[in-house]
Amino acid sequence: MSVRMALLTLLADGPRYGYQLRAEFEDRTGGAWPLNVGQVYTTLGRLVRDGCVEVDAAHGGEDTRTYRATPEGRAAVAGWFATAVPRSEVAPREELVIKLALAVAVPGVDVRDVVQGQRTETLAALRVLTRERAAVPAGQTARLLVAESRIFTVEAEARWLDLVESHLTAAGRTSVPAAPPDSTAPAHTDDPTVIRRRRRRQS
Amino acid sequence: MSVRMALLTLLADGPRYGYQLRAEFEDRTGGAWPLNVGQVYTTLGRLVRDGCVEVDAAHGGEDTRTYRATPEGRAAVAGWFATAVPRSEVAPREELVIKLALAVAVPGVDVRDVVQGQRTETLAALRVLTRERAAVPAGQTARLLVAESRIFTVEAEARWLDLVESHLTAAGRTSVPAAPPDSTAPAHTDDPTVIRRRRRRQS
DNA sequence: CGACACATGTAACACGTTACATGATTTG
DNA sequence: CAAATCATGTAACGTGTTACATGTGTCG
Repeated sequence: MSVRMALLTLLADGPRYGYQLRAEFEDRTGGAWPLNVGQVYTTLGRLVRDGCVEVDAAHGGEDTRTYRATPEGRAAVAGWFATAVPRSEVAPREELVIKLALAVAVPGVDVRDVVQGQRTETLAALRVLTRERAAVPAGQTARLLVAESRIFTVEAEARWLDLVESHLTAAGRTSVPAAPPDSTAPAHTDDPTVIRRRRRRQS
Repeated sequence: MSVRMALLTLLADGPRYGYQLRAEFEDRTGGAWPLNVGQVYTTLGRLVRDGCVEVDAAHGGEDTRTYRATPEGRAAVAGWFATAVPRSEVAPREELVIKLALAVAVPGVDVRDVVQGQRTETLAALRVLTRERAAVPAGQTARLLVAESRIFTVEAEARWLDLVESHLTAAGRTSVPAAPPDSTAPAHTDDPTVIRRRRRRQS
């Protein structure tokens, strides 16, 4: 949804062609998100199909096609900016959260090790991002916002990792020795959360 | 990647069948991520194709197929937990960040309005999430971690929104009146960031 | 001339989501 | 019996990614 609406936003500002859309998207967001050209054209195709964008092939010669937003497209942009990004919905499937949720829930994983390794990566990223933000030229608001957003996110991740670790010490659990690494063993037959397998059908 | 590795993690712990995988994934992550059954089977198909999982059809009767992790699959799980989620890579394409980066970069968008609307949504979500965390039963560590992760993320978003607004006041800009809403106007021909369109091919 | 950037796409794949099809079993 | 649940999938679609194909313009 993001790329689609971003391209449509640019087209609502004025007609553009494919390559230009990529360049402008990257430039206006500070080069934070490199955009593949192929995706521009596939996205444009869907926007045209959905009636949000029109093509004007004659305008730029035989080898450049100019795209412009339709009234429907401009309405979609206005609606996009007028509507907040929903946050009360289902949690996004963040790989790190799933990873740690599983790490504490299945045996044989050294949760403390996982947290330690991730913290190293996260703090390193934080240093890089802080340097990058300092290097943003004055006046480039969009670029600054993107940089600061990432810093806030990664900072929050670091503090969350601390909290995860505190939960581990509180529970006194660092690693479950786990059952023998026999993958043929039945899966948690003593666990009440497991669904009862239904009886075999008799022939 | 998340669902794939999550299912593989469960299968590395012991053989399971499709429906059971969904139930266990949802249960062990506290029901935060409802998982579609269809996705379980398509993901299992890819895991089998990639040699990470084997099928044992005979074990459960004609109508249940048991899946088990191969040694390669178990190695993949170990590698997954041993490797941190990369954070120094490209920024994830967060819809809200793209939205605000574009809002400050294209004319005709009332950035303050967008920030205000989003803050309302974000703070409302924060209240809901705080209540949800308080309702997590003691001992359910995985569920607690997921809840707290979301709280930290949304908190960071709220603080970022404040920062965005402070940038706006600092620049003294609240809304660019924007050019007339004439979508046929050439796009930013006076803007140095725009790529020069190359000359028309002669016949 | 050759390399590179501009400019247009298409194709193939991964992942996620929703909906549908097909049965068997359990339960009210 | 009828409905819900268990259990297996397939099909179609949206979005994103990478790679490929094709041709023009510019510049050293």
